[in-house]
Amino acid sequence: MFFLKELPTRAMLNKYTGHLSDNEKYSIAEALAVMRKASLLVRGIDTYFSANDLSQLKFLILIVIDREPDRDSLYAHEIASRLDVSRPVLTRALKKLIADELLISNDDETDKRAKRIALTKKGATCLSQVLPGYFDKISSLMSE
Amino acid sequence: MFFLKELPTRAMLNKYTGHLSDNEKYSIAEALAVMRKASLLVRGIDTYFSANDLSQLKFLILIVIDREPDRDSLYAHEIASRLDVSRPVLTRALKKLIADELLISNDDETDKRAKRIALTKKGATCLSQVLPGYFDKISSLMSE
DNA sequence: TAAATATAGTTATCATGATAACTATATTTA
DNA sequence: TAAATATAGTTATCATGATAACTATATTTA
Repeated sequence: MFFLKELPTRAMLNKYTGHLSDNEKYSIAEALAVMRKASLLVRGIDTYFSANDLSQLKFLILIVIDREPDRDSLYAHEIASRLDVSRPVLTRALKKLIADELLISNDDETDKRAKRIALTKKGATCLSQVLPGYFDKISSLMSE
Repeated sequence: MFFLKELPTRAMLNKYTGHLSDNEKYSIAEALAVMRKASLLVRGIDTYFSANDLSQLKFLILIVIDREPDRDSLYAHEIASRLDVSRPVLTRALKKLIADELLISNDDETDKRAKRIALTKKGATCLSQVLPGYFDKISSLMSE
């Protein structure tokens, strides 16, 4: 992520960005602040999840299946299209979630390549247990 | 980072955060947006750096040394204290930068444990070559 | 309809983040 | 001042991100 603890001052930034417009300077300062803030958020959230034997990615996989209207399973490639991670990373995360029995994978009848991924009862329970704490955690990280 | 392409709608969020105040809901929506934005920024920036045989971390190490007033070297632990990464990660990044001859490491006379890390001429040149593109890149990512 | 191309998913491998446990030296305390 | 503690940095190992190259199946095109 973005690891600089102390963001450059306005003066420092000016030294490096003399060639840019005020608008661009402003948006760069904002970008640095956004990256720094997000880094701290992501860290805090990952700490929360790892205490629950999850990760942000695993959680997002569960959420994406859960929030899909009118269906209770998604194809792996549909999950992939909703999340911005590479396919191998998704394959690995799904494997772990299946091994942990939070998800179940079923072959599709019409397309033999595809896999239907669904929440198990345990997965749904896990998600609902972890959700309130997730939002509380974010909320408390934001108010720091 | 944060990989959800489509952030939850207000309604969706409401479904999951019934127990929270409007203020908290708002800050959660903001947190998700910040994490998503930062993820895209960091990706774009990393792409820029890897085309230049650098990384965001390596770049920040160079910057932190360069921007230090009145000194042209920092101890490794001083770099560590300015950047929010673990020590082993810093050790490894410094090793690579030294191998690439962008940094030089000198033993300290009074404290035999410590290492003084300085930019080489090549390192200073590299930094000044890469800096304008860095800010241009951020600026263009921000306006997307 | 056979050959070419596209799609679904996996395996192998690498890069870069982390923690735990370590060596060596410096500093503090009993 | 010897023993205990703190500090500087490294090594070993793991987790999780990426890309390249792959198998198997489905779809399109010549």
